[in-house]
Amino acid sequence: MADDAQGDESRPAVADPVRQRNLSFVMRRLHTQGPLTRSELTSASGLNRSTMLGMVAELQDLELVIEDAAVADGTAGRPSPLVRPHPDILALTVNPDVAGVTCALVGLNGRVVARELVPVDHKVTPDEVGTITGAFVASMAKELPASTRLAGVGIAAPGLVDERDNSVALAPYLEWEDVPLAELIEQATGLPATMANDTSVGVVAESLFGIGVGCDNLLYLNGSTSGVGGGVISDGSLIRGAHGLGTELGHVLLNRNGKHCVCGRVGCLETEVNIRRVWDILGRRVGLNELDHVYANESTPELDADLDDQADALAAGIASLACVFSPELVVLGGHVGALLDARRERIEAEVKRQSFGPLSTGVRLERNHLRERMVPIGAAELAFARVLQQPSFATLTPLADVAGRAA
Amino acid sequence: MADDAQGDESRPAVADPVRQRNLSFVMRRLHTQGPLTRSELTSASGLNRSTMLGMVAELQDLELVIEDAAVADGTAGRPSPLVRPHPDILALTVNPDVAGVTCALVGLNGRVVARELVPVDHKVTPDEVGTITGAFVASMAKELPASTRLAGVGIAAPGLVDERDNSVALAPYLEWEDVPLAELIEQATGLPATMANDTSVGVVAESLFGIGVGCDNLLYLNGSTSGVGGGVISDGSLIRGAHGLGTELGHVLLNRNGKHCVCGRVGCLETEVNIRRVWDILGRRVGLNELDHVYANESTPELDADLDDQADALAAGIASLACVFSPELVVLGGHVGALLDARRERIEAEVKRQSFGPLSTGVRLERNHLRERMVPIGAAELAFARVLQQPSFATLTPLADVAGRAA
DNA sequence: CTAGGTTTGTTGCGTCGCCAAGCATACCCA
DNA sequence: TGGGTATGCTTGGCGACGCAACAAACCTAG
Repeated sequence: MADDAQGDESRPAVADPVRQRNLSFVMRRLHTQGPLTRSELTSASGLNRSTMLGMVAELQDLELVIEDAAVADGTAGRPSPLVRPHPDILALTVNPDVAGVTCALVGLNGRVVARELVPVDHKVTPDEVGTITGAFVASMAKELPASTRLAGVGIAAPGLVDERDNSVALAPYLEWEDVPLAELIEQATGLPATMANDTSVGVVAESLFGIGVGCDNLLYLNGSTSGVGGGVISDGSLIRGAHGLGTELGHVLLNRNGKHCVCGRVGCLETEVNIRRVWDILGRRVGLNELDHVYANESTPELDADLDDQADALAAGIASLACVFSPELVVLGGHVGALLDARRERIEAEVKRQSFGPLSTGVRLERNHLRERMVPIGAAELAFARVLQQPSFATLTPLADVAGRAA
Repeated sequence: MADDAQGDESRPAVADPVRQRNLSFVMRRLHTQGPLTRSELTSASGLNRSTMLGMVAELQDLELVIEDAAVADGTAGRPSPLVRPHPDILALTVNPDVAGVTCALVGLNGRVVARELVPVDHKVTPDEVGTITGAFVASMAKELPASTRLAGVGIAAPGLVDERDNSVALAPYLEWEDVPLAELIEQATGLPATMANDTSVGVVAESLFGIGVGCDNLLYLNGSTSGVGGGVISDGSLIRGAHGLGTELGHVLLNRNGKHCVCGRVGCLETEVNIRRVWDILGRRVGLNELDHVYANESTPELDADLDDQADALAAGIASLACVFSPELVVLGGHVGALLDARRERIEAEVKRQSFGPLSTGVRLERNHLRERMVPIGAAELAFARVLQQPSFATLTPLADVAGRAA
């Protein structure tokens, strides 16, 4: 965009033009907070009424928002028309995982329009992901209105994602290595595709639309069959790390003299907080949906002791991570979330005991709120980024065109 | 500034006016990169030549920069005048610590004009800090030209700093608690004072002017007599944590079954990487300046074994932190820096061995470059923030005025 | 030493985006 | 039904930037 050689300091305004900035403000606000009156947008932005008039008109022309007739709300003064994100704008999201491929269509403001998990009984291949995605789009094109337009594709992958070229660097549980999945999906759909780690997009979703709303510093830990992952929102934005490789919070150290971890190291958090150990004790695999029920109703000395151990290990991990980030809020998902509900007092007490001074004494622990909508909503964020950042230059593709191409 | 109720999304341009943004770009560029020609500024900013002409003129009127006559540099074309940050603009920095109080005057572009450590043989009190600062300013006023102007005071404190009210929440080694030091210094000098943790400002300095130049993701670990501290630059900016309390990297967990730490917890990094253990083995206190010499020249089985242990512990800590941040660069200072030079191969091998996949295999380890200039330069950044962010509204106070008031 | 090429400084003008002011409109309440 | 109030809408002005044209200062080549 700019011919700026070194991309360090905040760019001058010309590379990030004033108008786009302000249109972006309006779109973001509508996206995160839902329908707002023009008057609310005006006071939130600090801009002049007349300026907001022009901006909303421009966004209407772009078919990015719709303005409803003003409705009296009981207060004095002329009512202000309600501006809402255009309901026809959707993002396609794709999330391959060990259980299969989840595709979804997500609207602005975190609205999940459709969501479908296609189970796959083997390690899914990239080509199969493309086929499943195409079929999903085709079936959706029949159900949804012809006015539906897609902003792009957001792909969430369970593994290390290289954000420079939108490829999967390494996804051990899919047995993928250096897979240019975004490119494949782009060719199949004709839409721009962006990829990120599944947990990373999840934490973004939770911070925008879930329990993390209004919280600028939060830590997320997710327990899945494949281990413990996580992500961090610091000062309102996601920690990406050096190569956009993201974070691997499941592999922080708990014990240098501990057990061997699948990652080849020793004493990682995920070796001590592990759903497989629970399965071994129970003698059966328990899905995440049943887990709350099991933790609440089944009790054997062995299970109780193990959950106590896992709770202590989790607390130790949280306390250690709190030294590094000092979050206001720690969000727990997957089996770690279930563990929180089963052992909340123990975990809270232990985190408090192991806190470093004021850093983590006040930390709140919560389960994630979005549950199965978390990853689709987060992945959609990737696709919406263009529309939200440069509304005037967003290119939206009719769903029918995408379906036609995929067929 | 703005009447914006919720301070989330990026503000609209009016709250961050275009002109200030661009003037800020120029000032920041000159600050971090030193003198530049107007033509270089033009192409770096992407702005028009005529615009840059006007901006540099405005900054000259504000006496924030000076423009030297153009000098031919051997290339074709009309030579461009050299723009440099005004040498008369200085920041006053104050850094109380166990050894005493260090005051300094620092110019833009990381130039340390004067630096003085006043030793104090007891725990220094806030009032003493004020007195020492006043005396320093008075003596400087005699030495420096009358044209010298101060941008403000930057205070670096060894402990938890509450950035909301610029007070020291807790500084165990000074035995301070809830000390409004910035307010005290403001009253003594009449200058605006800002405070932050000493290690936090240090890592900012190192990332702007030291080994971290050009690196957006770096981790800093500093070993001092009082323990191990650290800071993180992620995506180019400092991780501040929930209440601006900063990070306590010395207290990440190495071993849940390890030794007790002074912080009341167990198995922290700083219990296993500790200069006091070296002193015990040597039978004497060794200052940081001598440490390199000692590590290079003294060798007993006991010392060698202990340094090996400390190297391994440090490597484990780095590998664990790398899972959380995936830094490109890890910078080591204080006794941890000396340890790096003494055991570089061992540490690098161990970090590599304990790396999680691609996350930390490529990580570089380096000693800090700025050494004793690190904290003053970083603290000055706090004072320069106003000048760099809103150049037109910066208020600079003649040094003589400050000295007069302090007297 | 001079002419042509190149890069940058400088000036004047046009455009874009915002704000302020004033009037119009639509609500509430008495 | 009229006053109070908040917002919509329109017009005019201003600040900041880009563009284009010309001037100035350097280099190189002959």
